[in-house]
Amino acid sequence: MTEKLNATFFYILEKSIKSYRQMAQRTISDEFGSITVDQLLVLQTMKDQPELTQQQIAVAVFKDFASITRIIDLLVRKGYLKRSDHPTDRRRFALTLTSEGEDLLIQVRPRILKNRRIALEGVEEEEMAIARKVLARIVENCSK
Amino acid sequence: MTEKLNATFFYILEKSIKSYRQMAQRTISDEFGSITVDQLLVLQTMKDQPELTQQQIAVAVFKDFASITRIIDLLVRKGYLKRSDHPTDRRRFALTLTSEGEDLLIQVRPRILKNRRIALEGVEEEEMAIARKVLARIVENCSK
DNA sequence: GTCATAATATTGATATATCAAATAATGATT
DNA sequence: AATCATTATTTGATATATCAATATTATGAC
Repeated sequence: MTEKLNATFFYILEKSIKSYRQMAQRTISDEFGSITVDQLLVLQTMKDQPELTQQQIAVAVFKDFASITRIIDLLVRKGYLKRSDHPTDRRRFALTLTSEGEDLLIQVRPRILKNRRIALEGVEEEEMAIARKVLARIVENCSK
Repeated sequence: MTEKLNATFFYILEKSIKSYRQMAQRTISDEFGSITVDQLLVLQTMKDQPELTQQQIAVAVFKDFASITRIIDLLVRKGYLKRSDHPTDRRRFALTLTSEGEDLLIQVRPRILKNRRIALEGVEEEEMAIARKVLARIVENCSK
């Protein structure tokens, strides 16, 4: 019977993250049009830690190197990021947010905070702490 | 500060499901070669509930209709599923597992159970129950 | 300083996610 | 029976995930 409990646990885990992502994307699209949550996540990370390499960004947002390359391409094409030569390492680019990128993040932020509050409404702090602990343990167990 | 806790919660939620999926896919690929976890999930669902329409399968495994179409295509191409005419509804196909498909599921099952045990090692039943409750609440909150 | 190796990023191929549009068949209405 | 709305599925377009291969630059051993 533990097996069944385990199965339903991973089912609800998948379902919860997908539900959240769908809700988040829907509300963002409604307010801001053609931008994805992943693109915003990468943009925010580049603003917060401008010194990171693309590979470090990938690790930070838990994405693949190749995905980061493509997401950055889209952000440049959309005018939220600017590529220029890197001063000391010619393998890299210097990537800086444009003023449009900065503005976008400022405007989107309240929506993101709201989405998290909506998703966690009615969840007690202690429950959340336990859930966090369980999830962290899963990460640990799966990374060995 | 609640904001920060919320942010890290969704971070660890993303990270845990990705860690689990990566571990699961890696072990499956090592043992069984070119088959994805998603393909196995759909195949198992069709075995367990053969009467379901593709749309009902999509709901059951929490995937898009279009994804189900493409996953089924791959399963047919790989010889695990057989398409034939549906007896009463010509919009649909009758989809049945081949003996290769049946065999595959039987062989894969222990590995799937093992993966779940690995991922949940050291997690107490009560903690898991609370985590499940939190995740279910998130699903509820995001589906309104 | 040269060379092997490592680091950084890109590209290609395939699978999946999502939305919208298209096809085709069914069921209900008149 | 012809029409119309609904249902079931597929297809197209774009974004992301993953793995493998490639290109370019940097660095360390010698």
